[in-house]
Amino acid sequence: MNDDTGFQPAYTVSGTDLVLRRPPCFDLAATLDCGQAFRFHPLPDGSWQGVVFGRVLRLSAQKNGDIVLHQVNEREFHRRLKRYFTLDLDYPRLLRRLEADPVLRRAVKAVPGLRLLRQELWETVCSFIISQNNNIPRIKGIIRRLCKAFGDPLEAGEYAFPPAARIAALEEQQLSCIRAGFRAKYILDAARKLAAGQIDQSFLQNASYEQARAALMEIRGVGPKVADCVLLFSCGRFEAFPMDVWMRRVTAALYPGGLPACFDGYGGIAQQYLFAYARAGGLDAECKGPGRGA
DNA sequence: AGCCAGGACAAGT
DNA sequence: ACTTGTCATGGC
Repeated sequence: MNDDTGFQPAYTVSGTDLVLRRPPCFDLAATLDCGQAFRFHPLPDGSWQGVVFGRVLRLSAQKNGDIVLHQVNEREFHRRLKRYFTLDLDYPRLLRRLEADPVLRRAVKAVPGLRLLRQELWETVCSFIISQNNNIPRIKGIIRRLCKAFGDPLEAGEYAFPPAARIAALEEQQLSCIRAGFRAKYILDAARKLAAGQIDQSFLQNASYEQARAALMEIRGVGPKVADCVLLFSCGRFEAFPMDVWMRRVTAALYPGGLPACFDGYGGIAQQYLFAYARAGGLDAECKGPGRGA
C-alpha cells in the first residue's frame, strides 16, 4: 500500500483550501489533460475540476506558481491526494537523471509540467480497457456516461465513478447505454474480478513487475499495453512502459538501439514525456521533416 | 465519406 | 512465436 518515495511537498493551509507552494513540474493542463486521466475538465475561470475518491475536486493555479486544492484539508491531503498527484516524488531530482538523455531533455522542455498521477485502481482498469482501439474524446464520453448512469450524484453536476461491485452486478445489455461497444464484456469481467478481490492493489504494488502484469492480464480485454497503463497510472510502478502506436513510432525513430540506461526504473515517467512530445509534433522535428519517420 | 483511434483476441501460419 | 482480420462506435 505504502509506496511513498519520501519527498515532502511544501504546502500551507488557507482557510478550507490547501495551497501547494510552488510545486515543481506541475502544470494542471499538462497533467490532467495528457491522456492519463479522463475525468478532469477546465472551468471558465481557468481552474480544473474532476472527481477523485468519490468527491469533487477543484484545483487552480496562481500566478506565483502555487496550486490551490480547494476544499481540501491536511488529513485528506496526506491520506490520499499527496499520493494521487505523486507529490511524494522528488521530480527535479528524477528529471536531472532522465535528462542525461538529450531526446528526453527536449521532450521535457516541451511539457515541463507533466506529472504522473496515481489514480484509483478500478477506475484506471476500467478507463484503460475503454481506451483500447479508441480515441480520447470518445473515451471521455463513455466514462462520462458510465458515471452518470451508475455513479452516485455529487455536487456541481458531477458523478462518482461507480464502484466495481455495482458494475459487477449488471448484465452486459445494461451497459449498452454507455456505448462502449465490444468493450462492455471486458468491463464486466474486470468489475467482477476486482469486486471479488481477485485483483489486489497491494499485490500489484509489491509483486514483481512480471507477476503484477500477468495478474492484470487475467482480465479479459487487458493486454500488455493496458496492464502497463494500470501499473503506471494507478500502482505507481514507474518502470512500466506502455507501448502504444505512438511509442512504437518514438522508439523506432529515436531509440532504435533500445532505451537509454538512465531510464532504468523510471521508464514510465520518461514515456509520459515522450508520448506528449510525439503527439505535439516533436517527432517531426526530431526527424527534420514531415511524416512520422515510419 | 472514410479513416482511424493510447488494443486485444482468435484463428491462422 | 509472429501475422492478420475482427471487434462497436463515433470524432475529426
